[in-house]
Formats: sequence, C-alpha cells, structure tokens
Amino acid sequence: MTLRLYNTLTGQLDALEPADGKALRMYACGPTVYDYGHIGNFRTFLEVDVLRRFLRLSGMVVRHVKNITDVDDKIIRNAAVAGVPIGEYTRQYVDAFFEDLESLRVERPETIARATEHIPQMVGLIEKLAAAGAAYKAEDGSWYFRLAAFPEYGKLSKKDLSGMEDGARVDVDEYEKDSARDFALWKAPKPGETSWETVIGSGRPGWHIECSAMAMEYLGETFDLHCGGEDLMFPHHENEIAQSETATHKPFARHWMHVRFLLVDGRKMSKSEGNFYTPRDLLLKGFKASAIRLALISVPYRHPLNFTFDSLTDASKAIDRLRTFRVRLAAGVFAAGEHPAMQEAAAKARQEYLEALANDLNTADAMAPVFELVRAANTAIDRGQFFAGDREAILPVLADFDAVFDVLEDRDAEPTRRAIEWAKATGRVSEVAPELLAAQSLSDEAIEALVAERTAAKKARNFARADAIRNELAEMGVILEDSRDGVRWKRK
RNA sequence: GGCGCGGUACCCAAGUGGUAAGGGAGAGGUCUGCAAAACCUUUAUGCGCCGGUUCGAUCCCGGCCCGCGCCUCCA
Repeated sequence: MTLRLYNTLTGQLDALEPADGKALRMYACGPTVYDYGHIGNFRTFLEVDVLRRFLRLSGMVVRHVKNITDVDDKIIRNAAVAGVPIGEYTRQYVDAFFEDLESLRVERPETIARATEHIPQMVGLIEKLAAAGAAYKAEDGSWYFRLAAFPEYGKLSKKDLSGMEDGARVDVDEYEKDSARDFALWKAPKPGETSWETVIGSGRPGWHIECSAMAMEYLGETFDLHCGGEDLMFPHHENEIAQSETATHKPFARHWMHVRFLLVDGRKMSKSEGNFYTPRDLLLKGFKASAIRLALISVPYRHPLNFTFDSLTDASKAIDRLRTFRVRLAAGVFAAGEHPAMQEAAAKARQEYLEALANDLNTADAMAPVFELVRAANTAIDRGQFFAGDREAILPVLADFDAVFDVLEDRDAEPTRRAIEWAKATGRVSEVAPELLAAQSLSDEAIEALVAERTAAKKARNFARADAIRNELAEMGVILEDSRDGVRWKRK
C-alpha cells in the first residue's frame, strides 16, 4: 500500500516512493550527544521508526541513514568542563542513546553516520562551495555560506527573508560575516578547542554541513526523504538545502517530513520549566518501556503530542488489553472450522488498519480497527462461536499491528532492569520507585512457587490462604488471572 | 510584529458536508469461592463562541475568544 505522506516542501500529501524504483533512500537527523536523550527527542525517532516500519511492512526496501552529531559547541564546552576529550565525553551519551532506542524498540537504521568520522567529506563540500563562490573564509579562518548565492532560500519553511535587513540582528560573535544571515560551514578553533587540520584550515564543522555531506555520501546527491523534528525545518534543513543544492545544482531531498513537538502538560518541555523527562526517568518511576513507546506514537506525528503521566497509564492498559487477548488466542483450544463473520471482520480490520497508516501515518486511526477486532473476537470466544480458523485469520492482523507498533511481546523487564542498574551506577537509586525495587527482588521462580502454593490452597478450599498469597503478590506488582486453562500471572 | 497549529464526552484522541472511531476512567449487569480477565448495557441531540454559504456543517467561509509552537541553540 502506497504511503501518502505530508511533504513540507510541497505542502500536501505526496506518495512516497523510491525514485530509483528499488530502495527508499531516507536521511533522518539524529541526536547531538551532549546529554541523555529526552522523550521529545525520542518522539521524533519513534515516529520515524513508525514510518520505516510501515514502509517495510508494505514491502519496500529502505535505506535509512541516521546521523549522530558528536561534535558541536555544547559538546566541546561540556567536555572541557569535564576535562576529557570530546570522544570520551560523548561515548557515554552515544551508548545511552542506543540503549534507549533499544528499550523503546526503535529499529536500527541501515547506516549510522557520525559527524567526526566524515570530516573529509564535509571539507570536500566546502571546497566545492568555495569554488562556486558560495563560500568564503573570514579573517579568523571560519568559513561561511553566502546566502545570496541561493535565491530559493526559505522554500522549505516558507519564509520570506527578503525584508530582513542586514545588520538588523548581528550576532556579536559573528561580526566577520559578510551578511548577518550567512551561516557557518566551518568554525575556526578558539584556543584549546578541539579541531581538525584540513586543506581549508584548522577548525571544526558547522552543524548543517554534516548532514549535507553524510546524506550525499550514503544516499547520493538527490534522495527520497529527509526527516526531523519540526524545529529543524528552520534554519537547519533550510541551510542543508541551500548548501547542497548550490553545490550540486540538483534537488537535495525530494520529500521532507517534520515531526511536531511533544509538549508536557501543554507546554514545551524544558529543564527550566521542570517538566523535562528522559525515558530513563520514566522507567525508574515504574512505567513500562512499551507504554512509553505507545504513548509517544499513538498521536499522529503531525499533531502536537501532549505528554502526561496519565497518557502512559492509559497506554499501558491498552497494551495489557491487547496482550491479554493474544494470550487468550494462543492458549485457547478451539474447534476446527471458521466463522464467516469473524473471517470478514479480520479482513476488514486489516484493511482499515493499513489504510489508516497509509494516510499520512495516522496511528490513532489505525489502532481503532484492531481494538474493534479484539472485542469482536472476545465476544465470539465468550459465546463459543470462535474456531481455529478464526484464530488463523486474526493472528496475522496482530502481526501486522505489531510490525509497526511493536508492543505486544512483553519485553518490558529488561529496559527496567537496565534503568535500575544505571541508577545504581550513577547514584540515582533514590529516584527508583520503591515498588519497582520490590518487584525486581522477586524472581519468576519465586512467583511460580507462590502461585503453585495458592493453587493447592484453593484446591483444599483454603481461600483465606489463597487470597493472602494473591494479595502478597499484588503488593509486589504481580497480577494473577485464574482461567480454565490454569493460572496466568503477569507483572504490572 | 511575521509564519503556523490546535480548541471534539470525566481524561487522551480520530474523523466526515448527511447526522460523532478507538483507548482509559465511571456506573449497572453476566461470569467467578472472591477476584482478575472477558463480555453486555450505559456516559457528547453534541464537536470554543457568533454570523454566513447549503436541503443539511462539528467538518466550508468570515469574525471573535482561548491555548500553543516557530521566527535564536533545540527532536
């Protein structure tokens, strides 16, 4: 099914297809690793994950490049304060980033490109711009892009900068620019700063140049899709377009996708507002990784997402409903045959699910038919009108759902365990929810033993003892469900 | 000031020019030793407010109110 995706460049829904008819080449702006990623960052990465997963579910081959900005002013400053080389400083955050992506089950792109490993490509691009007269070197050795060289500047963000007077907002640090809006391609080092010796001089790359250089390195001068958070639209992406298209005289990305911001309690998340959360913070509070994932992707990417703790609780319960249903299907014993109505319901749900996603990745709309199918199937099972063939019709629908949403399999213990380990290692144990520590201390074997004891007590009609065990487990965050096929338990 | 977005039930949140998906929560019921899970019933004559277009508007147009984002580093 062809995805119709909003294209910032054209302002409309455009079909997203590989220009070469083979593989969809996409570039997504990744993190600047000067600190732990927060849920706002991860919303963007998760939405891009939804995109690539849907494309793959549709049978498309995807070549996805994600960059890691491992050199910039903040990194240099923070590393200097810590008294370590920038590579050492960023390593902890790069590692943490990948760990968080794994916790949130974000698929790994085909290529991860680190800025510090592509300095020659960036220098090459700057030389090319210089040769074309679009880049110039300032007295201190910094290089700037001459905005006047690219008349189409502003076409992505629809900004008309013609009225902007030169010098109206001159940054005092950048007095050497020819024009106030010219942006840095290469920054000359201040004393003691990390720098590279290159043919264009000593220094470090400006931010925008890395994405142009790396995207072209792996995807070619023109590629299919460029993604990022809405804040990157201007000036970052606009600058990428300017420098890339000036250098190649070819369109840079054909399609641009921008993920809207996540808000917390209706406000932009920021450290100073005190509403700033990382996935780790939430795991330590006792929220499951799968709930974080679902909460962050269940609102379509083009709408602002208002994050609240309630949204996590809601997501967690929704996941429980789906997981419980799947276990019921898997564990149930059904007679051979099938029910026409159920078969039809499954086919309809799958169709509606795929159509919703194909319509600009409307995840909220996509979930509805899946839940409707769950209810229909539960009802049929309750009434004994559900057959083995119906299960076979429904399981693929759940599989398609999970190919994108990826929350049905319970893999929540590991991210939580990792977060607790991290908290212990970094002196944050006080931030760990007490019930989480209690639950962690209870092994699966210990739970099984208590469940067995309770079952025995029930058989002896010693309900007081049975209930006592159930309550004890409940306090440790373990929920029991009696069923005809035996007792099921799960961690809350 | 410029650009843009949103205001749908108790909460979250889709959606369509023809009469409001889904999730969570609440209430009542079925089932159960009791629970849990599941199911059934129930919860917006209403989609910020006021006009207009239309046979008909939550959805189109205009005005207004409220909230938010970007325009500077930022996912």
